Amino acid sequence: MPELPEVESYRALAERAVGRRVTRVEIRDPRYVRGGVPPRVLAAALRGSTFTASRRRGKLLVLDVAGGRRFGIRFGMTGRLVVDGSSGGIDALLYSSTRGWDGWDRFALRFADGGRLVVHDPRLLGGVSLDPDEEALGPDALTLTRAELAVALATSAVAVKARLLDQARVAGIGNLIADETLWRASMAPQRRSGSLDPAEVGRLHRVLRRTLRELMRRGGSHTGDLMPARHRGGRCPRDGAELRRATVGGRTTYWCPAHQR
DNA sequence: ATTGTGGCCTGCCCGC
DNA sequence: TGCGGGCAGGCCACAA
Repeated sequence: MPELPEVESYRALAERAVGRRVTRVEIRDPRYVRGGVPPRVLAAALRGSTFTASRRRGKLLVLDVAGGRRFGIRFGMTGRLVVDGSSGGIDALLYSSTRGWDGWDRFALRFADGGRLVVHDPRLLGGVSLDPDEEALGPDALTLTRAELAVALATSAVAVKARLLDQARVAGIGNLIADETLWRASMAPQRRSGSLDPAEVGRLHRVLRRTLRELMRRGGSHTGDLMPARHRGGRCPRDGAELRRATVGGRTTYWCPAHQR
């Protein structure tokens, strides 16, 4: 499912849209337009305009529009970006049907040169928006400094995993990467966020950065070492202990009781 | 303000 | 064979 690595791939893919003029806006499902802006307002803002840049903050993809407006795309869990027929190397998302039925194309832009940008999303968990509130997101996980992580985790009794998933504190971490990172960092997901000492924050920061880069290199958030064992009865790939399963931070969580403390 | 919960949405897989 | 229920999880509205 699209977490930071997938959205970064989509950002690179969306570079292909930069500099091209939009001639048509196809809103296949009005529910896909988020943020309270009427679909026709979004369409009017994009029609005839040209994109000037492709950016990413956390899991939010932003296309800057000449004139100052911004076009946002969130992929939810099953969203895919297709530009000129290419998915940019992301072929099959977990939990997303690999069949590309046209009915799941929720939103599309047609360019003056005939090309198209399509957002394909079977489950409608993503969405597009005009002028998304980027400031509501915390610092991006990929460039997060140790000091920023310390701030994000400090003074809270909430589970450290919940804090990592809170996009307002740190942007870009989803359920799979949170579990993978905590597993690699030998840290129990339900540890109180504010209880981490400076050395633990440093360790978590180092492991998070390394994990993100490694998953990007491997091809996505589902390529982690914990992933194959992340099911009922699964065993820790490191020490063979049976993994625990519980809800932490509102998400299904797997962790190793033997080495995560 | 902070934190937790339910709902959205569909496909898949399990057990009966 | 068909069907119901549980589950997957990003994000938002809403409640406490």
